Amino acid sequence: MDRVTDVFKALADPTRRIILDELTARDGQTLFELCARLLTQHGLGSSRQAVSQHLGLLEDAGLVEVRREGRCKFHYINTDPLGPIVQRWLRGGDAAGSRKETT
Amino acid sequence: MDRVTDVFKALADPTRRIILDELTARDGQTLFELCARLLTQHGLGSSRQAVSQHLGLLEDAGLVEVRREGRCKFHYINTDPLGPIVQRWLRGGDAAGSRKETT
DNA sequence: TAGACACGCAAGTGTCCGCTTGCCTATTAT
DNA sequence: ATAATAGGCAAGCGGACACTTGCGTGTCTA
Repeated sequence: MDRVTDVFKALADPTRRIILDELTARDGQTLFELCARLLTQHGLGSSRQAVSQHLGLLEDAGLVEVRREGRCKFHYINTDPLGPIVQRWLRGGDAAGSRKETT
Repeated sequence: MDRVTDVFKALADPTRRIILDELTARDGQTLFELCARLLTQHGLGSSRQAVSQHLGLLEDAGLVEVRREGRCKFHYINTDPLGPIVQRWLRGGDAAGSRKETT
């Protein structure tokens, strides 16, 4: 329902932030590739299912997009949702009062 | 502790985001003032203790600062932690646009 | 076709979150 | 002093979250 909540909840987990770091360093990775690089580059021993669920949340939040090709699934970072959510409080003034519903 | 996690977890709750909206519209409110305006301006019937705990988390995250005066406690928004947090994945500092041209 | 490979689904588990409830301290007013 | 005001502390509860476990589906390869 609430996309803003989904974005912040997705970013609230350190593992998911590192996943976004990895996709920033190398976009279009598969699930196994991400698992391997989380272990070798960041010392995270997260299981395949755990990483898969993290990617599902990131996808629901719109921060990761997916391209299927055969039995493989490539993940791409999408930073579009990050822009407006923080500037909500940066330009102090009418950000809260005039808006209808930006919960 | 991880300050970045605290900031995102604080922003992951809709009530806390509305509290920041309220402080953006009118800085330096007390606890009761916030409770009243959450109800009248946003239709939120959160209890005093609930809002107090929200303010505690926002304070731990560094998003709200406090000034005590007698028996009153005034809350001020602090947007300093918001800047570097999101630009972590925005390469080249393109905070606004960045349409996806992934084909 | 058999089997390895990449991934999905769903139930179970331990922990954290948001909120309530009850009682407390400190400051101000009558 | 008494009462009202403004806020704090801590235990408890229902639900959400992160992760595991086990099995199932579709795809490529030998």
